[in-house]
Amino acid sequence: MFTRTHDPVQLLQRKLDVSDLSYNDRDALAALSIRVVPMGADQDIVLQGDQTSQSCLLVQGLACSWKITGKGKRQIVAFHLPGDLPDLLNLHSGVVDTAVTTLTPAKVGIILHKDLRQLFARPRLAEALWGSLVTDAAIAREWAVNLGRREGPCRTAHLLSELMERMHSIGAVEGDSFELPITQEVFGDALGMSTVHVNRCLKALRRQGLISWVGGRLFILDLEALADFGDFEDSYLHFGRRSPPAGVH
Amino acid sequence: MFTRTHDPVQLLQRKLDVSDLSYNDRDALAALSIRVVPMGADQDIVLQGDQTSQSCLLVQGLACSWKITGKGKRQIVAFHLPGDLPDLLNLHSGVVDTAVTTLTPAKVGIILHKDLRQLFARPRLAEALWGSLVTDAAIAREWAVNLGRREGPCRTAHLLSELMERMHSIGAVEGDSFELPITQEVFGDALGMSTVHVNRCLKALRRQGLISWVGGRLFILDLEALADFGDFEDSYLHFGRRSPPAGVH
DNA sequence: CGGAACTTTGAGTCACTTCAATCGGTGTGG
DNA sequence: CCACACCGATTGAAGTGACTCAAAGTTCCG
Repeated sequence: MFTRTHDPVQLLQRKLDVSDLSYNDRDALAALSIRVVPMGADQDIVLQGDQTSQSCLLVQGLACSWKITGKGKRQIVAFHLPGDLPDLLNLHSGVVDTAVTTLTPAKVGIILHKDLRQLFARPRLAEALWGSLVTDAAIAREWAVNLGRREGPCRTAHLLSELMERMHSIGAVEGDSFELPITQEVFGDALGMSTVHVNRCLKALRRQGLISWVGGRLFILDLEALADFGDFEDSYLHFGRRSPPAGVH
Repeated sequence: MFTRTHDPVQLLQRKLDVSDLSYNDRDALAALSIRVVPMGADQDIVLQGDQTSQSCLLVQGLACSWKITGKGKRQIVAFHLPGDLPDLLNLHSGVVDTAVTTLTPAKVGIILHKDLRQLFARPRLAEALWGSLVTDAAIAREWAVNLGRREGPCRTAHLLSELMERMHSIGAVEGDSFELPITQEVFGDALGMSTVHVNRCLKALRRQGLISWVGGRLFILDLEALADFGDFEDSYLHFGRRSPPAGVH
């Protein structure tokens, strides 16, 4: 697995690595102008309705995409990990329809849309960016399945499994645990559940010896059992794409 | 508004029309080899896990994308209308992670991935395809919000409003109604609700004089009240992009 | 040490599900 | 033309999952 890095260019290369970038492609990434900005926790990167001419690369920390209903209920529709491009969707119209907010102190790389568009001239990079968007969409769909058709405890286990898998893929897992310094309220907004119910679902997972979540760190005590209980199956994350030769199935 | 057509090329041009395609771009679309296949209702176009080297354009009829949980519950994650490209996501990896099935008798245009990839050489078309994917992703996210944070009646009204808006945009609305020949069971799979509950939610909307759904045709009796009740706000559909000058509302 | 934020638990209520029965339309074979 | 079967819509009733409200316990941090 990868070592962790906070170098934006390296993160981008990993994100977009379709395994056969040319040197020129890599140079184009390296030449990209990325301004890294440190942010505190709970800071808005973009808000719904904003007009924007730049997108961001999450370099360090956690963030989320969310929308709010007319009745003031928040639904988080995606968690973002270091290396993610949370608002690639805004590249098209420049109008933000999903807000992005940090969940922890973070470092965010700012890339101008006009610079990003340059990359599309390179077929390999265009394909990689396309793939990134496809994965985002696939995650959103699985998220919908989770919200619509799995009940509390199972839904919770599913989301934790997804996070474990994605954390693993960026080398953020140490042993059987990773940092997850978010509140149960935030987690509830992602699961479409009340804080109280989240608490009870986590308790159930704890009692079954699947997880332990203390001090902002999540311990996966039985990965297979958790995935099983959460009805989690990782193919939608498209990690098979990342390293084709190894060949998943 | 558009007149209705069953010509695949015209449908594609509308879908991808970013308002300033060049003649060459249009020619490229027109030259695309599209094999139109008639299908019955409830026929699978692609199934989860399939390996595929083609994508489809829905020419006529309705279709949906869906996934199934380990416990056998189905969640529909998108409805597809004529002119949509339901499995554009498969273009990247060729592995299907969301099944696509017809809901009514339909005509489906088959386009080989290798032909589709040619279009990416044309910046305007590449951008248009990107935009199509972005809209799909935005719909999936709003779908997640609907499932996670709106309760039955409101959620139902929201989905009906979305369908009305999208039907309108393809010219499929006549007066205040459009064809919607699907069962309440199917609708429940989209809303993440049981058939019984769907029935009661629809009853509530009917009682409030918002809709009437008879003979496979949905009548929107009070569009504004329905959108209001369903907390529907159409910006996520990105129609602003489609026809900037004319302006729908 | 004190306060704020977060977690945990209990109790009552509401939304939604499941099970089961009925109703209505439609198509088919006699 | 009628009897029957089938499918989907509708309704009732009982059970369960999840929410809200409320209070107590815990951790974190200045």
